[in-house]
Amino acid sequence: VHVSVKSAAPHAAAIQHVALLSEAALLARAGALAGRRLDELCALHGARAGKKGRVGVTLERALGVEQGSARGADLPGLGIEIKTLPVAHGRVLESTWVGSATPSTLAAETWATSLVRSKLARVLWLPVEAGPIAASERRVGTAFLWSPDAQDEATLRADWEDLADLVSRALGFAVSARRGTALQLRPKARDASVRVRASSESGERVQIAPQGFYLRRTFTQAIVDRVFGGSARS
Amino acid sequence: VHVSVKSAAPHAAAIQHVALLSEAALLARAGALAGRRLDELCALHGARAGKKGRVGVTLERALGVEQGSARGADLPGLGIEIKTLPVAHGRVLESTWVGSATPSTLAAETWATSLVRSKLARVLWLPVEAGPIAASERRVGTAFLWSPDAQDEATLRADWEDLADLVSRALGFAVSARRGTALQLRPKARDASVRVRASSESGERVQIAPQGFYLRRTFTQAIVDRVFGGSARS
DNA sequence: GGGGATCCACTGTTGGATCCAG
DNA sequence: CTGGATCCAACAGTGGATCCCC
Repeated sequence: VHVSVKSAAPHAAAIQHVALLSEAALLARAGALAGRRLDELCALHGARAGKKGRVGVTLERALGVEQGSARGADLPGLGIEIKTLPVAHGRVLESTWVGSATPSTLAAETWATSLVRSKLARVLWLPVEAGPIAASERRVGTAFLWSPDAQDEATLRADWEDLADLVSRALGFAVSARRGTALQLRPKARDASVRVRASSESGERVQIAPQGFYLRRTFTQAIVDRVFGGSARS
Repeated sequence: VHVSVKSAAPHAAAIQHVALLSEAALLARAGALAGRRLDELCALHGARAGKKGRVGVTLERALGVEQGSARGADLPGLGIEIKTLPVAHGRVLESTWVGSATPSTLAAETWATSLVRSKLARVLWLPVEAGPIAASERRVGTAFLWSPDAQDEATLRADWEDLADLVSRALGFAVSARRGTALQLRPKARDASVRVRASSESGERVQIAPQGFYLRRTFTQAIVDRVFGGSARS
């Protein structure tokens, strides 16, 4: 056999992919990123700097996770979702993307079978410095694994059932981001003019603006506060 | 009002789009291309040279047709499909792409409502020099409008009904390009490893190699022979 | 000679998020 | 301070066909 050169990406030799890794090993790897700057990690793993979502992609690469392969959790064998969390002085600055909300998909789901539930069942949170700091200089914080407790789960479920019901009936256009305690519905597209085709309850084809589920800032803030005891932490 | 600079593509000022054009006017435009070389047309209309499908795209631009907008015919208002035909000394060299053949779509179609029928109902054929000539030096031939006669239609229908039946039952994988008199089924993908998801008759999800409908070379050869009386013509 | 494989550009969708006006 | 808007890259799909080995 011979080894093809094109598949030997710079980082591939250094990082073993984690599909078969244990939860503890993943957490250990994530812990090793604490204190590192994003530009260091870009350089180490051949990732490009960029705006917005590049941070998440860079950290996934740094953990050795293959991109874009799986539907559902980032780590198919493990059921763990990886999420960055922009934090400044212990304060979460932004809401967190969970997944898209399309009528046809939601009409076929229940909370128990939902993508939102399976994604949030176990999350590796990766705090990252945010705010007025230049993107390249931002440092990674202390990663932690989280699962919703009974109360979290009840809140998420209630929000999801309410929102999913409306979206599945193609009524999402009428829902503002004010709805929902922990989970909210927000636009998700290149710009406000984007429309996708969907079918309403009655089977008519309609054009809708794509929406997605987000976790409210206050919800993830509470998670951080519980883990770090409210102490300032970047 | 003001005019945005970015929408003023080089060719836009010179070529009026043909959505509202009559059939006669379209044919006149196409006739004006006869004898022109592809590199001339690329230069005139800001099209890039390239391989395979670039010829078709270039000629559509030269006719003022918007790309990729419509499902069905190239000219929504007119119901005319534009096809190039690679010809050398009166001989058609290649089969002609018609459209993709996917189980879900075909299961919902009859011959009367099929995309294949509507695309072939009226075609503007654009003969283009082919063979050992360098792509840039190839010249456009004499365009002509065509519709299937009763015999053509019967043959196409019989082939389509046979092939569409098999494909709609997710049995296309077992069909070779040898099947069909005028219409045949061939692979259509970046390479032989590509698979798409589909549902079989019984509702199971299966992975299939994408296939498409093609007109056999002999079928288009017969069309050319009828139009040009068998005389050599490029 | 033709059946199976492949090529290219463009566009739409998805998964990753942050930006910013009011 | 947050709801609505937007940013980016990668990937899949589509529409246009020709390449090339058996």
